[in-house]
Amino acid sequence: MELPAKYNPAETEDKWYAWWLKNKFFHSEPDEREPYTIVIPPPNVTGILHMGHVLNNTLNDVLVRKARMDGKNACWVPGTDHASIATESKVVAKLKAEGINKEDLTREEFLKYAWEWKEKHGGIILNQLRKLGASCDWDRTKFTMDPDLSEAVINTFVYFYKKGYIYRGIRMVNWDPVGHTAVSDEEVIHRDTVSKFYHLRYFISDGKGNPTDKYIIIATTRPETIMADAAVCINPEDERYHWLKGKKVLIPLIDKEIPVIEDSYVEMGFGTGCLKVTPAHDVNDYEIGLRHNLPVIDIIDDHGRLNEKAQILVGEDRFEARKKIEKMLEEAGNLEKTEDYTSPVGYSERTNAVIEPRLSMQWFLKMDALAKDALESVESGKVKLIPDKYRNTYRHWMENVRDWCISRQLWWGQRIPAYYLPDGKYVVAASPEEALEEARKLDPAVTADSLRQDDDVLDTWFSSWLWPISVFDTHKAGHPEADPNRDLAYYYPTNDLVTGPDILFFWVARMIMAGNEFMNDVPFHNVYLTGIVRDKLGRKMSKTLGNSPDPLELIAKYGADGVRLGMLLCTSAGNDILFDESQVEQGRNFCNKIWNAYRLVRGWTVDGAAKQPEAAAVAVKWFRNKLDSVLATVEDHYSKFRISDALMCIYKLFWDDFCSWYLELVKPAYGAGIDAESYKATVGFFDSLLKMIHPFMPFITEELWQNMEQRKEGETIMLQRMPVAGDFDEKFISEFELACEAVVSIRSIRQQKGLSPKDALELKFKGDFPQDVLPVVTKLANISSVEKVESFGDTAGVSFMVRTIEMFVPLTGLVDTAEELAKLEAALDYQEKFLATVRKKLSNERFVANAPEQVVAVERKKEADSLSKIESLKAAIKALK
RNA sequence: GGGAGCUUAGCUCAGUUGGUUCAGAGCGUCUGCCUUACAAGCAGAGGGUCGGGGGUUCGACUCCCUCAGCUCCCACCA
Repeated sequence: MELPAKYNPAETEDKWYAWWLKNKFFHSEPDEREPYTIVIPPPNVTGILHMGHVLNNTLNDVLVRKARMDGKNACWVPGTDHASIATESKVVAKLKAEGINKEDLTREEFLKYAWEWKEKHGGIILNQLRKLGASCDWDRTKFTMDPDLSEAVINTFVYFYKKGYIYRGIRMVNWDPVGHTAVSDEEVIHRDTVSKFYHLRYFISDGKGNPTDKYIIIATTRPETIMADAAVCINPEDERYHWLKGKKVLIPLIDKEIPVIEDSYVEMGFGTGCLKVTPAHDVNDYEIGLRHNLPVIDIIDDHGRLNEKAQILVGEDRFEARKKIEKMLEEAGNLEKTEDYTSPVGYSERTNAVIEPRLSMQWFLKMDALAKDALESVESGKVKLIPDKYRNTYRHWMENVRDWCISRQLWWGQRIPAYYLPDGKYVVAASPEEALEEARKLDPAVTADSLRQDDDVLDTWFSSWLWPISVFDTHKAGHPEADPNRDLAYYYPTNDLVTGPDILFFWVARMIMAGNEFMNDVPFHNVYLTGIVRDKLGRKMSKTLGNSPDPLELIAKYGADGVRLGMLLCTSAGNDILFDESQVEQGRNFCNKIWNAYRLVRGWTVDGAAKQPEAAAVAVKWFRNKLDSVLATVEDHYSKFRISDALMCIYKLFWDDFCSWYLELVKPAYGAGIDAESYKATVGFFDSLLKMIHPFMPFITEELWQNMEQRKEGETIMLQRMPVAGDFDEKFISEFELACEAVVSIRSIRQQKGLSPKDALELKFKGDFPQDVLPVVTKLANISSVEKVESFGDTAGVSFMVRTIEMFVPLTGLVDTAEELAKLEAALDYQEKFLATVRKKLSNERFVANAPEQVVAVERKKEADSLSKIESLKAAIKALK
């Protein structure tokens, strides 16, 4: 069957993926082999594939396929994350579009909708990963809200509660008024934001609640919160305001009297030196309030609107209220001035809403002990971060970590297993039954009906931090004393984790904590932190910019192998990836190159009688050595997670070495058959190359490998052993490359002189050109005769140097003597200057005395080579003249 | 405000302990080719005073200082 000139990925990819699945090649069960384990960073269950996933999962797949071919029992566990806040807000939005308000639903009704949404959209992303070629063990697919995984989360909560690590309390938390929930410190992104600094006049009270004509000026960015002011604060050292001590001032508009207090927290140099203290709506003010026993007046509700305690502007959104109150203050004569001001403002990572600092009752997990161990795991090298620079960031975070707010005012997620008695006391237990039992110890009158479970759910990361454990054994999390089951004992700790640096703390650090706590061992040994995929202008990919290509469209256009290659070509750990479609084009082109090389070899007919030509024999010997050399280099790159370097080595080996040099050398003359020996070697090389390429481009390699010969039933390239580097002869490789350099020089002369490659040339040389590689030159440079000579005589021609060997191509009628002379003289000039610098170095006594022997020897060799070149050049110039 | 990192060819990046012709790779560019696997290709060529300045050293892309620009992380100055 004739193969088309262009590779068509669409036809082959689905076919092979289905076949791999059917044969369960991705499935792993514990056995006597060494395991190699990766757990997927679980994408949001209702998410769709974006370029970041492509990068991440391609890298994962390369690692896992490589390990599989190295003979390890490779297991890549896939799954999805319930992503409480992200999913819940999507469901809320969808319901709203249908005219349904979440507030009007019961918890059960809402969850029914949420599960419907999950069933409909969940798993889309996993199907998309299949298109990419991801070799996940789909039989092990997990979801963070699977019943058993949820159970593990609940048990973990109970475990830490009993250990005294989990507590409940009123704290200032980061409130997301759009998501209607508290979020953790890590979910708040601070961005410099331009706002206004309002300078407000607070009039001094006459003591009876009436304004005097004296006032002070207070600078604030949040005038809408003045109604919640509990005091005005000055620095006790600030002489400008000593007269204020003990006085009271009136809040503008509502004329409420509040005291002037003193606290060294206030910076005299900042603003006006007067601070309005609003304990309910600012973390620092809350602290001051505690110190001075100030009342907490909360005037903002869950939605970020002013409530009735504000007295004015009730029901207005905080930002609307800000605009309106500015006008009101101005009209009332309380606005001194406004000025532009840039300050960091916290935004919710999920909803992008401006975070409102708010007091509320939340659950927290103590972090100090957990963080200490997790820091040690990285500092000791048990967990390696790649690239290493993240160690600093990690340390800094671990040393400054605050307690983790783990409760969320949401419904989608694992509900907190705390149960309240009618009197407000509570118990923590894994099930309502156990809770009732516990509760009865406190109050025997309690019934199942009077026991009320906490309404909040747990932070998503409180389930995903168990991922490397719970995907194998859901019992172990929360029960560190239990024996691990067979799978967990075999696969844990996993080997490598590939993920983005943005979730180093959210997820990676916390997995290390959970691993240490429940397994007494780290969850993985290497964390490869990818960069963030950006467009080629360096901008983040976003829907609004429209610069985020749809991976599936790319796959449809270029093939999954092409997309994978395009992504990997520009990937170095820790650096952001500037993605451009042209890279995918390069990937597709490489597929095509492989395809066509295969077409060439497949089209050959073996001539059993043919003797192996010298050039072919040299080529086979060279490529055997070259292959081993590159294999060694590639292995080294893999060991350092230099995936794109490994790929580039293989890319060049295939394209440049194999196609451009090797195949051209063994290629038989048109119409002739190839000798059996060269053919066998070539097919063997092709086989090795396909295996080397397979982790990067699984589809085309399987296609060609299957096509190469009749395979046994169920035989696949993905389970073949990766070739292992053997010894190689560096000297011979170098000699072969010398021949290649000669070929390039002669081709260049041809181009300059406008000679066709079809016209054979003669070649003469002086010196020691290795004889065994001469056939390379004669075949690829189309040389009719080679002659070693003492002198080139006086025939017209072009002379050139290949390393230290002088070569000459006789050319009658085509040589411009003056031009050649000029070239030679320029070369001579360069060489003489080069010699001068080398000699200057060598004549420096301190260099000769201090530099290592080898370095000096190299300089002497340079000197000798240079001298010989100069001599040759001079001779050539003389001959021309 | 604190910390980390980056700056090498037109673009994206390698350059591992200072010393092999170490100034590299891929892509792009230019020139010539539809050469019997591949124009999604073949062959050849050009291109950088390694961000600026200073220092250490026999020797600096590499180590130190400084300046400039960029990026990221952390952070409660209203």
